[in-house]
Amino acid sequence: MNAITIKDVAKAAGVSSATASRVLSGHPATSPASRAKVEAAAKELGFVPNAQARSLRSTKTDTIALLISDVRNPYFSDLAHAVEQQAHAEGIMTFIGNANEDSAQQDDFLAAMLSRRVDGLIMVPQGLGEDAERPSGMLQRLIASGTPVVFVDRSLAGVQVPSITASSTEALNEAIATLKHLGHEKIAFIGGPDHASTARERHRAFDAALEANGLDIDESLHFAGDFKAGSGARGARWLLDHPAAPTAVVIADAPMAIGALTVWREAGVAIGQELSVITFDEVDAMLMHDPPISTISHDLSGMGRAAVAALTAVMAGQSPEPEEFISHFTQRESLSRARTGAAKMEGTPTHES
Amino acid sequence: MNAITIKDVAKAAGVSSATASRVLSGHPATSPASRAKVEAAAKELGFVPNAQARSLRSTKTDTIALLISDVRNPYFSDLAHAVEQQAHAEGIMTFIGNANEDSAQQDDFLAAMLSRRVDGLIMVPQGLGEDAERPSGMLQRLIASGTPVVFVDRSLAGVQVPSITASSTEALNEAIATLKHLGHEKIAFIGGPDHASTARERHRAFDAALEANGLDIDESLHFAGDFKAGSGARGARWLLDHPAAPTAVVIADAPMAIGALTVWREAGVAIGQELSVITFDEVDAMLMHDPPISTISHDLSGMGRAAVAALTAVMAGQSPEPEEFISHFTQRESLSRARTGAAKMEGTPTHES
DNA sequence: TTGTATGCGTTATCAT
DNA sequence: ATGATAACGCATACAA
Repeated sequence: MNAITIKDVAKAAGVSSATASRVLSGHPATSPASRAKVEAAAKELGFVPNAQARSLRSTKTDTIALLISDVRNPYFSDLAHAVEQQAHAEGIMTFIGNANEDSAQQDDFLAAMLSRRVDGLIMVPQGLGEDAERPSGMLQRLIASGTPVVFVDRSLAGVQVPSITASSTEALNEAIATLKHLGHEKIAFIGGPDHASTARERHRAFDAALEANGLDIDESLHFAGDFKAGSGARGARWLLDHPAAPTAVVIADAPMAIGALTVWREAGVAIGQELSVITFDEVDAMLMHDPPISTISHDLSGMGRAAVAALTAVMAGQSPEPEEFISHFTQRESLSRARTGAAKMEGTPTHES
Repeated sequence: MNAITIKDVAKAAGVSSATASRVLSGHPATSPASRAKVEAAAKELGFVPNAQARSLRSTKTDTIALLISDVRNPYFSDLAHAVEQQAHAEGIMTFIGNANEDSAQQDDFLAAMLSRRVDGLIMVPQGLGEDAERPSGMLQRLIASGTPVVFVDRSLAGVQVPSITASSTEALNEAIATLKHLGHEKIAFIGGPDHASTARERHRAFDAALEANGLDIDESLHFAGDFKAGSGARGARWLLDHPAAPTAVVIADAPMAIGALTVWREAGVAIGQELSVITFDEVDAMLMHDPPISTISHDLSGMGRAAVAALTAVMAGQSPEPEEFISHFTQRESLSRARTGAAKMEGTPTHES
């Protein structure tokens, strides 16, 4: 075990532990002479300061925690990467935790973080199962404890925490306008789970975009998924069986889109011809698909940077304004003109399940 | 800030801090009476033990760190998920760190971990840039310090650390045999960066499989990528321009495959007809592709579990044997009979770049 | 069973 | 500029 303490270094350097500490932690009041001796000794012995003891005394850890809801979702791993890179640039360590879309695991991580006295926390918040907007007791305590917290991607209605979120309104308006222009009127929506504020926001923005474009809102064209591939596959089958035979679909995240596109491939649906597809999250796989899928993308690295900036502001005692990023719509060949003409009135059965 | 210490709890409960400590850390020698009082007081005050101080005293943190080389690679995020779930089941917290395929960032994380006295570390090791197999000084110190370490996925030749790795030999033998059976003789390989032991292992196993199946080893059919999508795209273009016009290709990971398949789609290459494709890593996107791509997959959750098991063994003072997982080949419609006949002797130009 | 006292490794305070 | 010493929050050896 590593038993080399600052005392060992001090002894080897022939100075007091106080002087050694000052040298090693960059305190100005040190003579070049002792600085040289201490540094040499520390290097010689391979001294590594004990962060536990250090932060026990100085109540600073230079560490933040990042809690995401699903490591395996590329959306969040991109976000994690962005946060981690920005924090790294500012000399801050990031611990990444995975809530696994489970509020119990979220609480475990929060407890561990609180107990480990990280300087701050960036998290994708999660309400309790049924009561989507109510923060868990653990989360309440975390906030009450005064630990700097920033929400990213999602927010919790009643909770006063600076949040970095994304608005899909503009992008969806553009997307729906494009679809309408191509003659689509029956547009399905495969959405996320209600407990995620992003899922609700996307759903709301979708309805608003329909309305803004003079299309009817038809809740029977909405499928409630859970942001994971399996539910996307279920949504795809649901769409194929749908009596209204929608000609276009918007999918609320990439894993669901991949699940859905797999089902449609198996069913022989010609994407872009028979069915126009738009998905949230611009992942590489969407460009690999033939035809490439139109996407609504977020500025993940911007959001990551903003989250770190907001957190450092909170740590400095300020109250940063919530920030909202605008999503971006990119049209690709997965869209084409809807089949039109009189036949539509009969309800052309185009898809077989 | 959270200033509630065990003393506050003790005072509120009307006992000494020692008794409070015993109750809160589950020590047997406590009376039901004081247990009740202390627990009530702790809950009342919202007491959260300071892990820093606790582990400063007890030198145990119930925390391990997991260092992966790229959070955004689904292979590693799946692995992270597996490790994290297994550790969670054993009551151990996992901190995930991202080396970003950069040995300097790896060192930063190692230093932070060492200094923070985690109980153990599971890592995907990375040699220094040029000298792939030489561990960095930081890594050497980490190991020398006695901190329990386990390598997963990759290993470092000279370094004596228990490693959980995967063997592609069997899967590649099967894959190459299948290709040969379909008439393929010019099989290209888009490999990973030499600094990753997995990249070297896959390359070796590929060559061995060719040999075992009586095919020539032709190094000009090997393209050196870096496990990222961009290099896969470059590899795809390289293949299209290759004078030997290979009829099949094996790609060493999913991101490169996605990059490559995107280029081939743009170039109008009929996958499965003109070019047979096999890739490492069975990610959902490969099943979405039309036709679905044949894969060589690893038992990531098995490897994750094994890594945690090996680490707990090391922490218990044992020396677990290295473990090697067998990869699995799954044939899908991305393979078909090679174009045969006399025309081949002319070097049929099938691809245009 | 409980309380008192000490130490974990470091930094901050106060002298010098 | 440096050294002696207290203090951070907790767990434990020892005494009661």
